[in-house]
Amino acid sequence: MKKQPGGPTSRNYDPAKIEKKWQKKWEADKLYVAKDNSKAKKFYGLIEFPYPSGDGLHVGHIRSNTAMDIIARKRRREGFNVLYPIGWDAFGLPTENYAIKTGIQPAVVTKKNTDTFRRQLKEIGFSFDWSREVNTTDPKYYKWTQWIFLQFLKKGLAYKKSMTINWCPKDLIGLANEEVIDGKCERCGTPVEKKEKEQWMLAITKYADRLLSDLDAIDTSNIPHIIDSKNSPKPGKKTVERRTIQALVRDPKTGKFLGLKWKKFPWTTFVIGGVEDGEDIISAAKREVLEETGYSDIKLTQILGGPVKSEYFAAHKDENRLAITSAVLFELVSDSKREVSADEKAKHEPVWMEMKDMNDKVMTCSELPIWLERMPDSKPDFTGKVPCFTQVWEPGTVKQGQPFVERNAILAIVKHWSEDKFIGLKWKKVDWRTLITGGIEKGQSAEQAAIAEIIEETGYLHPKLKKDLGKLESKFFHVPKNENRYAHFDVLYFELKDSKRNALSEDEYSKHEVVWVDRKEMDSFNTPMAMRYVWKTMFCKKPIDFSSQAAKPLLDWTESIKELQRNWIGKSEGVNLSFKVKDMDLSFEMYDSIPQTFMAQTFTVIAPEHEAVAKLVAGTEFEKPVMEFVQRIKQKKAEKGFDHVRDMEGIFTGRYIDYGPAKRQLPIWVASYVLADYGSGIVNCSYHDERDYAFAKKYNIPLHPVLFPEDPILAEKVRKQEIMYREPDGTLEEPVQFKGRRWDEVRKDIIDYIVENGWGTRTTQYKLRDWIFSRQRYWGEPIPVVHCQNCAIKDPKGQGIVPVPEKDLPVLLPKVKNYKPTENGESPLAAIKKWVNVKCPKCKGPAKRETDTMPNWAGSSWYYLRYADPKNKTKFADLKKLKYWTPVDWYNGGMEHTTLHLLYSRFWHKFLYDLNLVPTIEPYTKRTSHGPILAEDGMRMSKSRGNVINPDTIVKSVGADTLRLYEMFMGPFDQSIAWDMNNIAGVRRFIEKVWKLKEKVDLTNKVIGKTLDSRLRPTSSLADSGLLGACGNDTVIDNVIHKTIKKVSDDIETMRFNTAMSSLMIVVNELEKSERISKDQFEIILQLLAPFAPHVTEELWHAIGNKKSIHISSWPKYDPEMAKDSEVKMMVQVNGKVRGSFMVNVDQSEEEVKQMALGLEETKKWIEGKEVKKVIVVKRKLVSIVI
RNA sequence: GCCGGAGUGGCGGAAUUGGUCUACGCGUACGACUCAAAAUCGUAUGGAGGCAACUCCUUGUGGGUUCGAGUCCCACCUCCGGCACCA
Repeated sequence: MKKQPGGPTSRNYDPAKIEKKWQKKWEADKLYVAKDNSKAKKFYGLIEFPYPSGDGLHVGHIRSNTAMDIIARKRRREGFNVLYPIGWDAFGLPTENYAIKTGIQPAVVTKKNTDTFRRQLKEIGFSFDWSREVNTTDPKYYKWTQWIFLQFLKKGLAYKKSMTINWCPKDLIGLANEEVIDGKCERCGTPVEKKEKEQWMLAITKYADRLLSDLDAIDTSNIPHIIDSKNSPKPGKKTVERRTIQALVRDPKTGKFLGLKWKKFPWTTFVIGGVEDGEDIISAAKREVLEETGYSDIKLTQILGGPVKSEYFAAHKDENRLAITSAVLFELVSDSKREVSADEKAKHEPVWMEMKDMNDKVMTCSELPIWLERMPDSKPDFTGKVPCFTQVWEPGTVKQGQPFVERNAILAIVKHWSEDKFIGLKWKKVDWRTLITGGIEKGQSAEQAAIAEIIEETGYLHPKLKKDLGKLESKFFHVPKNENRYAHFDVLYFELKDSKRNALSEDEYSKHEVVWVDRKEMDSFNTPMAMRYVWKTMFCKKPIDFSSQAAKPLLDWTESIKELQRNWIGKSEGVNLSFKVKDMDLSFEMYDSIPQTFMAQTFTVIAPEHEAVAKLVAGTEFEKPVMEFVQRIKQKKAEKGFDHVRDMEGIFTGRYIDYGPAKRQLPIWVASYVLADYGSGIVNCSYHDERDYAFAKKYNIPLHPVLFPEDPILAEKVRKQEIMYREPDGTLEEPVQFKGRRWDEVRKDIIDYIVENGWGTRTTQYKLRDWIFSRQRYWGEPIPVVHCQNCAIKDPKGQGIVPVPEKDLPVLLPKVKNYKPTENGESPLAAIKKWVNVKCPKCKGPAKRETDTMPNWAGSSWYYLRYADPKNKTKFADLKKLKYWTPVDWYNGGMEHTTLHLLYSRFWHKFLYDLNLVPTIEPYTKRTSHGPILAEDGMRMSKSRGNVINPDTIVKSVGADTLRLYEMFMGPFDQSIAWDMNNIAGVRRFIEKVWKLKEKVDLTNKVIGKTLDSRLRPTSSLADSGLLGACGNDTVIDNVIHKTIKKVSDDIETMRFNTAMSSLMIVVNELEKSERISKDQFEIILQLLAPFAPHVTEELWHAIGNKKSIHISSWPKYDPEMAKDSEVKMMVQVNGKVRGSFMVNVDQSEEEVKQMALGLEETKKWIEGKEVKKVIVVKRKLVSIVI
């Protein structure tokens, strides 16, 4: 190890002593224990619970744990009730392998390892709630893992299937597809073999669609909800939720809009359509315009608004729609059009019409006022269109299932007699802020009712009606009256003539407070969305920007993580075609996701593993060679290094497919490159596919190109069948109906064509396969079922699988002598006769236990739920507690888990959601990932390389705070980074600087800020002139401190811990130069640093006289006034080169600044004798002079 | 091959999103303290030229847009992740 600080002069700072001390104190005070029955806002921060390996804690664990620890500590101090739990993902191979080697029970090893991990984690001072510790190997925990499995079994989502599995001959274990990397075992790198085996499966593919589409789900709890008043939803009809767009296309020449005149229904709409998975609204809108009207040359003008939840009755589908819709405005650039599909033509025709004619003819008309208000340069007439708001999230949320009490009512905006202020009502018993509202009595006019209401509720006697603003519909929950209300509001605007006012009645006074709100504040004053709409759109005539408060995706994950999941699920949409084999009573379904080239298909290939191969050749001259071929290829595929391109082989079966669409017969070949488990394992081939092309060339199978490039030379080559060709911009020649169409755009129409002709049906395929859930191992959760011969006879499937009754859970892992799996691939459990042989729970006859265990992924798929209620004996977790704690607000983990673990646990979560056992559709709101820490040599840390850094050594030599700080400072959190001992010294020095700063703290809180580095100095000329010292205030230091509060607060949120620390270092460097520091200033620094270095800050916090823990002090507030600069440095550029700078007052005029720049010595030198062509002034930044 | 992300000093890395490139830290050099060393403190530190003031060059390469580009656009090179027989 290189030299390290910590010599005699820093003897005061003894991390070993203070860290231990505070860790004990925090634990005794239960500082980090999450409170279950709290009214406070919750924050659930989660890190992936570690696998307690024998090697002890890895420095990589510390990196992610510290990051989340910082966030958790900050949240606590922001007033959140924080859950930051920890546990052990303790089932797994290394422990079992260790047991095989040593004979020590895995449970014993696990106990030892978790003890070590626990000790190490505690020594680093993480603010985990240790009272909620879970362990997947604890029977009290895996009881529920088994229980969840039984629910899968009950719903038919867990099933047994014989299949070829990936077998690792070294670990003697079956591997999931996901655990095979490059044909090798993910753990040990041994080439994987294939083996036929009965396996437990979980039907994750049943959830593929939801796992995919929910990635793009919108958080609908926060968006305005509008009910169409012209086509209101019909009771009794089912409601279908969809993400949709409305595309408004305007022709600038005529000012008319593009509408769709529906053929079977009496309405005209804008172009409307659904948003597909992963599609953004602009491309969805463009696509719909093209598909529905054919107009291809349109240009985006703006996004008009959205999303808005809109409910209406969709007569064309005879269902209620809950559309989460946004509107996009386009401008027509040219008339160029494409052919519209027959399907669309049958539905509607495009028409150009005036906006006013759209009135009342538009199906989804209630959002219109919102869209139209945002339109540039047009004044749409929307009289008669009344928006209807339903309060779905604000205080006053409508209660489901309760009837609405309908009333005519008024809503009044009342202006001050002299100032630009308006009356607002602040309700006393509920968090509700509104305008003035009230009912209209019989025989009363709206104006009369409003005046009466104003006098009654505010006491002001002389309101004068200025304007009738229109009508508004609102559905809300009237809190004091405890009922759902449906109000038809007349919205009126009054001004007060004078300040004459009566005293309020007792009753009114107790209800709400009358406050004056200025124009700007009013934008956000009202709590109900409907009132905000009244204020902003009806009164101020400005559109509400719904997007700012609404368009939040449900999952706050980075696009790249979502993309990984999408790739993994691998959705493709195409057609399923069915074809008959010539001269045989046999048909095949085949899947085609690129049907554009269906006329080019000239042969068929079938996977060697396909069961129908034998049937095809049975009893023919081809039987012998084909079956031999199949055998050989199967073997070859199992060998390592099989290359599907190089080793492409095939054999003709002597059979043909009757290919109706092209009126051809396609020879059927068995081909090595065909996937047995995608689609149906048999597929028609064409010229326009690389593999098919290569295969056909190899075996001289005739080809028939139908797609050609524009370039005539290239096209000729394709015609001569010299090169494979398939590009998006190629054009089709066949079928003739589609001649000249581009490959990339014709797809949808071709599918329609195929479907219309009855050759096939629309189908969706996924790359995702069902999850192989069995492991033939000891150290995992036993699968809680029993096999009963007796029951098998009665079982229609003949399986005799009897679930262990829930009351008998958990099925405990028995103690074993030998942990080695058997050679025939059975779990070591199979050898324990006493355990295996049981009474059938159903028929009480003799039966055998299932000896397979669950994979590692099982216990980790739901652990975050158990943390909410870790001691529950009757449920995996109580729904009420889950309602409070879940979803996880922030989940940080490794990139390596962003596909599998995340996908699996989302699957389990959705399944539990369907059983109404968890309250949310997704488990993790926010997901981030950390980069790995590499060894000093830049390689992965591993025992064999001898480059492992042991955290214990670091804690011992420099302390836990330094270790934490170093890991946060080393570089960007999401990037991989190499360990560097040298840099630790710098961080330790920083802590010592803070430590020594204490000596300068003036506990009387009087201070003179003396020196400041010019880089930071916002008013450096002031300081330069010595004025700062003379006037004896510390505003300059406070300015820097407040900037730092903002910087550190923001950086923690975005996980830019390295820059947060560097800004803290800057302040500390500055304070160090001061002779004295005020207590306040020092406290803020400690408070900002506390989440990073909890021990040393706690020690100093107490040393300057605080009695309570720093970790429950409130997070420093950033004061923008304090951080404001009065002067800024302006740079002067001449022809783009920096030539000088000068200080300027922030509110100096542009012209003044310009003259100052031109008058500058450094500037004169460069512009002398030359003509100044242009001067650009960028406010608060620079002046650019062009000569 | 496809999809992401990134290339900035001797090193780890900053850069208010188009506005002083190299903050902060490490390392190095010199100085102070010391009998000496360590620690600590101070000064300097992108490159080239110059005694100096100062000048020119510089964010993987080449082009473009702009008063102004590390940042935007085009082409290329390199590296890192993920997927990869998915018809």
